[in-house]
Amino acid sequence: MPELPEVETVCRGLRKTLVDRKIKSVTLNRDGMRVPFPPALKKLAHVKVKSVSRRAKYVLVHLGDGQTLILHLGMSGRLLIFGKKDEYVPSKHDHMVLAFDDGARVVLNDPRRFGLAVLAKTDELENHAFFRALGPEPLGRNFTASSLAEKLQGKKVAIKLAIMDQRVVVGVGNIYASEALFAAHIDPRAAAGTLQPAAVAKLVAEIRAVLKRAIAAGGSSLRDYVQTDGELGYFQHQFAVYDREGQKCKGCTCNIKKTGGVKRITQGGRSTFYCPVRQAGLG
DNA sequence: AGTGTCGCCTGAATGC
DNA sequence: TGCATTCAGGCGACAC
Repeated sequence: MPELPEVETVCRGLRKTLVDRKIKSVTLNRDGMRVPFPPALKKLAHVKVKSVSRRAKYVLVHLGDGQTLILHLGMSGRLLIFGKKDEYVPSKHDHMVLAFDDGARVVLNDPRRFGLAVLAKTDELENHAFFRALGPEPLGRNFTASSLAEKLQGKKVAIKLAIMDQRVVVGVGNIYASEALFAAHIDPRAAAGTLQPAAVAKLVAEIRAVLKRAIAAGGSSLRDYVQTDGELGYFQHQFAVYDREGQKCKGCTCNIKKTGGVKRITQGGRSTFYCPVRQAGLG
């Protein structure tokens, strides 16, 4: 399940492999994913990759012809990078294969097909429907305590849902929302507008911290893999509350039999994990 | 506008 | 064993 750290890790892998390489061919194995593949994808032969960047959870491959290839991994997508020495064995759900002049390949594999691959003009990206309304990058300068407080002001929606709203801040998915709220000792059910300034500041710091730690974990696993995919790296072993219903939270000193351990609730149709002691003031 | 719910899609896990 | 059901989740669409 790619969230921002996984997408960032994938971008770094792509950058290392593809910058200044020329596309040799584009193979499409179906009509599209969440949206149809644009016919222009097939006309990218001989186009050079200028740079690779990331906005929210979108991978942006900037091309020499003034276009940008926009990729999204949805929930189950992976970008597999095969170096020139790696053998590519096609597998189920390989929807798009980019072959490069040096023999490298990039494969977009996505069983659930919630991801996408489209093209846009590079100089019009800012106004593209995907990006127009996006909030600040959580690791960027514009994501601050005061800017977040302003966005949360008057909101009745639960803080967990608010930080997953891409208009508020991008890149915080279900896993890291729970993890950041735990680290900040904030009740995920709290109305967003009721957070005190100190709590908002703490939340900003913890969102940054948990994402950075996850990127570092992904980065460390990247070194060992010729094939880069969107896996969580080793960070999944560091979860404090996510997917730990009934277990101790990280650093717990409670009597689990008394507290019941990490609680799981549903918010917006999705699982939220939190510690009833440290995040809801019980016990 | 703000808020809440649903569906897209497949595969793993679970239930009977 | 096998079939049905549930769940996972980013994000857009839709209803109120």
